[in-house]
Amino acid sequence: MSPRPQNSLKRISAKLGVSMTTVSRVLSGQAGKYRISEETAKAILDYARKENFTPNPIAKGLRLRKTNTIGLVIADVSNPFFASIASEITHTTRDHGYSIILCDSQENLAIEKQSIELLWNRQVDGMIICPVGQSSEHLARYADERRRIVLVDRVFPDIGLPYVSSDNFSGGKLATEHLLDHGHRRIACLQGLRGTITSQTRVKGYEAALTACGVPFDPALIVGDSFDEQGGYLDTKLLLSTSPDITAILALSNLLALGALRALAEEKRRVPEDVSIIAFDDQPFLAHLSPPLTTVAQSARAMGGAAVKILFERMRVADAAGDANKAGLLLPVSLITRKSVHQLS
Amino acid sequence: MSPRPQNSLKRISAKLGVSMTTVSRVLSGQAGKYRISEETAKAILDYARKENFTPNPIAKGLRLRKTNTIGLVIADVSNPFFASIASEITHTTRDHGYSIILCDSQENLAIEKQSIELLWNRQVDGMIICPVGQSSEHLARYADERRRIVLVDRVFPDIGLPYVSSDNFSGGKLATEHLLDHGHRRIACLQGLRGTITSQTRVKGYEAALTACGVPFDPALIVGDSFDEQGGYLDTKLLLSTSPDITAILALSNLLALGALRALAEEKRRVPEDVSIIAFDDQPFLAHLSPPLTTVAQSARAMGGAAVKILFERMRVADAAGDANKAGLLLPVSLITRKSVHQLS
DNA sequence: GTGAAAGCGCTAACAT
DNA sequence: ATGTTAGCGCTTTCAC
Repeated sequence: MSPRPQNSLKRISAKLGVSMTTVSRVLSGQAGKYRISEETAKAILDYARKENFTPNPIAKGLRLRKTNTIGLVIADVSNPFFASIASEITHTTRDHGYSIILCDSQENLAIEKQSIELLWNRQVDGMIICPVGQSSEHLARYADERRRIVLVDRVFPDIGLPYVSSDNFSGGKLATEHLLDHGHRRIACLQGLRGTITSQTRVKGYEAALTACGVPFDPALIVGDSFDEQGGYLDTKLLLSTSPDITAILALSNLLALGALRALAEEKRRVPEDVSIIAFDDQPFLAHLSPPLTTVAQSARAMGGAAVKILFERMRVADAAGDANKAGLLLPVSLITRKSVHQLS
Repeated sequence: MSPRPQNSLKRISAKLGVSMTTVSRVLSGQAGKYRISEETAKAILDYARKENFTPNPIAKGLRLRKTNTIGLVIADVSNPFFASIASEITHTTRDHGYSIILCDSQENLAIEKQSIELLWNRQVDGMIICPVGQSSEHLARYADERRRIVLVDRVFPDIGLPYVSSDNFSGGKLATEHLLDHGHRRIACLQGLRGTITSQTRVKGYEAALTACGVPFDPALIVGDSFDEQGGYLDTKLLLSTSPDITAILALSNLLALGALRALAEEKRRVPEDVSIIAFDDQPFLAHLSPPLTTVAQSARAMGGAAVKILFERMRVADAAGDANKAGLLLPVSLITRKSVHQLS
């Protein structure tokens, strides 16, 4: 009933009249090292090729304690930003001969914890985690494994785990400065999932820009508790009723901006004439919106690529002596100016 | 150096003074079946819980020839449509205790083939494939494995593999009829990656609607060879110069529609007054475009969910007698009317 | 009620 | 230049 009557070293060695060891050696490219005769090697290689044989990675994994898999836990793959990270990670790990076991925590801390346990349990060789980002204790517990884990996007610099993220502080600051430069003073902030580290950092940048400009910081202008479109809609509605004097909105995700747009249209506020908008995470469609949105762009692919690079570097020196210096990387962000910010006279 | 001094049945049995067999039985819930004494069972259970022990799935996989993993090969995870499929598949398989090994073929047939080989080789228990869709021979070779493979989205009904997709023919027909009803006769079609089965099927629906309405079918109106924004832009530019008399465009993906919008704006053609547009694959942002786009919606999540359901059903009866009847499923699509189609007088 | 032993497919000492 | 053997961690037949 087994679909492919699985071949094995044993079967091959029997068929060819050599020992398993020899077959194993030849097939793992160690023919030279063990001076296996040309003809023996060739016979084995030919036969393996003909039969399309590859050693069973499960058995190999058991024996070698190495599975050639990387665990990836992502907060939400259906979010295009995370999907791009995942895509890049999948491609680059593939190039190194590793497969990805994918877990999606659905922005849920409990699932995130379980997933990490599950992946270690499955003996992954390393792990890339894009955490929900509201809590880090469960991650700090893995500081010992630091060489085999890297955090991405929602990172915690102080728990001893290598990480790569965007320079979110600068992002928040850059966007706010842009608004300030255009004469805006009452600037609201749609912060997304409350307590998420990326949001918090961006909000800090927002505050810093305000303070540097001598504009009083009004906590009532910071709202929201999710990153999705509906959240942006609801929070903007609320904002418009409690603080009708706002002239600009900084939306910490593009989905949030979409929701804001919807609420604004419903309330008959024109964009950007009545209220300006800047969104986070540039996406192709943002240039086609009405109006085209000014955004803070960060490179998801660059983040994914960097994470893989760091992980492999660390795995390679896993048993080297010294504690490699803390590998934290913050990728630059950039402001993409389009037509959603109005110059106030 | 090993990060977690891995526990094992052997270690536990030694510690507890019982045999590995007993530990194994208790831990796999077979205590009752083998009449293992309450106290022995409890001791084992308690200890395992305290030590946070779970049997090594690699060893288990080797022994049982079952890895509790499902291989997922997706044409492009960074495409939100596919990302949603992947997301749903990840969640539902997780509920059944399976993990996902993710491969992204990058719309590349060679990588797709390799990935399928790789996954079988890794002893996945089943596989969900969203193929590039331009060729099916390499898939047909797996007809024997039909019970453990299901095709998704870009499917081939005639190669003996179970599948789930959208009713693309109706989608193409529905959209075209809508255009026809609004008085359009010169309707262009941005077909995306040439030869992809979903495209071909939608184009057939387009043709059928045209024919039924007595409108001559003009091959020059069908253009394109990729699903991305740039393709949509280029092809629309081309179209506008070769067939300037078109009044409507049917874009077979939303990225394509975005490109068309850009080209149209550049050529100073107003949407929808000068040319109407209908796009495929509804996404939240399409409602916020200028103008809001009328689209053909298909449910990526429903497709993913259905694929998992079919796969598990088939895996469950894998060794049942009769050949289950061909499991092919076509999910309904729907037209979402917004403001990108103009009524011609 | 419990255990000993074989074996899943592989690699790495340790022979020769 | 090649083979023998043990063992990775687990389940399962067979034995008591």
